[in-house]
Amino acid sequence: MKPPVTIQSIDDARKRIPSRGRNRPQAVAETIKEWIIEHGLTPGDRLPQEHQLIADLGVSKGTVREALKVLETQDLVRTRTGPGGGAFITEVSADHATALLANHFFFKDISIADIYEMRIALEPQLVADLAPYIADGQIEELRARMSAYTAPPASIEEEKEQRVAELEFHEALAGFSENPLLGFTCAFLVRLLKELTVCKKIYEQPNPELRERGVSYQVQLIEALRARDADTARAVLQAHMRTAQRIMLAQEAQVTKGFLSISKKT
Amino acid sequence: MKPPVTIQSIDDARKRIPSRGRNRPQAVAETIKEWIIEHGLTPGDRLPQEHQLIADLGVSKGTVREALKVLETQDLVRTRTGPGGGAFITEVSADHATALLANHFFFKDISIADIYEMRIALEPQLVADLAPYIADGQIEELRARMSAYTAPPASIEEEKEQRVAELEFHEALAGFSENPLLGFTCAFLVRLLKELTVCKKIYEQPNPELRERGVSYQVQLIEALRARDADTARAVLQAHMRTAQRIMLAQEAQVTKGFLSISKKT
DNA sequence: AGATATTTGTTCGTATGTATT
DNA sequence: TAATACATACGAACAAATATC
Repeated sequence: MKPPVTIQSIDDARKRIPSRGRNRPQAVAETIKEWIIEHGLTPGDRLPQEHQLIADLGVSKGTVREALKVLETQDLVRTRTGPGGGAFITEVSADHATALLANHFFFKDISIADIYEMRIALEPQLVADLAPYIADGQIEELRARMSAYTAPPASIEEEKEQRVAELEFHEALAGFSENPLLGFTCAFLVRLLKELTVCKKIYEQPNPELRERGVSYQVQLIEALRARDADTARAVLQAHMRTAQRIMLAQEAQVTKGFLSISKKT
Repeated sequence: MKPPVTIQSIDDARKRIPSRGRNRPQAVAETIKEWIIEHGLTPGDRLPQEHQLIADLGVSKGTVREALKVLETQDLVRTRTGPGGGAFITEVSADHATALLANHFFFKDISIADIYEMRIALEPQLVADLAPYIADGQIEELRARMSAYTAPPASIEEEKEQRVAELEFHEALAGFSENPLLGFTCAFLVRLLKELTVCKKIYEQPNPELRERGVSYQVQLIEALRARDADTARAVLQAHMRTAQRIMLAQEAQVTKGFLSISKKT
């Protein structure tokens, strides 16, 4: 285990912390963050202990705790109790980043059209990139996921489960991308489709066409990936997304029409 | 001003908070968040006061403060002192969401190729959407921004300033989008280009070709937007992005070659 | 402009929970 | 099991900010 970091150039840092005013914890958090960067700390490294931070930064325990809570909320550190415990640098997980980003879009009302415009622009590109280097094991995983919804659903519950499974097919696809930005964005779009209330309502309605066409396209996609054929993969995904967009928009219109009377928007 | 929220069903909430164990502040934060959603609080609404939260939730002041700090870090609330003060719901700003998202990509090394792959897929679509309804005032803003780099730079400093101004042209463009997802993503990509260290090094080198071609494309874009011509706007942006990608990748190769010896990656 | 009341922000002492040895 | 080292939680007192009169 690496030794705890010894903090240098404390005086410079202390000057940046307001003497008694507002937002002291945030300022302390920023200071600690700068140290992390300056010292090139990487995930797994430990920060100085609480009492040491208190002494070095010249702030109280409560303030240090709030500052660490700020960093913890950003998923930059995690703390452990006990001997050898303390705050440890962590790599910000995609899940955490997704949750924080979703907050931003909570009050803006995202439409299904918005999401599909993005998917149409990105997912064909994603699979085209993937085709040349995708591993056989990854293709196998896609096949396995697909098998969860090749048979028609027997109930409303199964209907919903299949929709989610279909979305997770695309989430897995996104996870295979070598472009972190592209992969994250596509996965985020799928997560929005999984969680938006409008979508949840749609998933409660039977929709044989979407399922059948979806399966058909995905069979073609797997075929194209197996053949390492980027152009075909791209074309298949483009058609897939366009079809899904058309059907989802039609269903959105139906659902919102049925619920107009109890719309919460004033 | 709306009256402060009175908290109901406290007992249910209290049960979810661990009695003495770890992560009490997070649990309290989650509880408050659920209240916000359950009561349909919107930006501007006030949360109960600190002392009331302490009483209602049965936790200490420090714990409540840490919980509020968690929400504050997520940009969900902001607090004010004084009479009538307290914690107020806020709309999570794009800036804040951007900063939190950037944390996730900090340890993953994003390449210029990754960014431009996304820009090529998204920005042409963005301007095509924009063309039919963009306001004359917005076109005027673009023109004004462009004027900051129509003349060749006289120094390295001016070189960098012009690069940033050019990127902010695209940031403004993204801000005009009616698709929040598309707008946010494009703006985020531009912000990455502004802040990545590799890019900063590139901007220190003179690059007349990128500037001249950029201005030329942007003149064409403004022309197309003025004519409300979506197809031309899309085509121009596509060419613009492809050219920029080619030049940036070439410069990236040069810069990294020059700095290979002091690369920090082990 | 100044005094006052209200509410958050900061500190410190103390006690408790938890994991390592 | 006991001792130790660390974070976690609580409460009281005080400081700072701001709205109102």
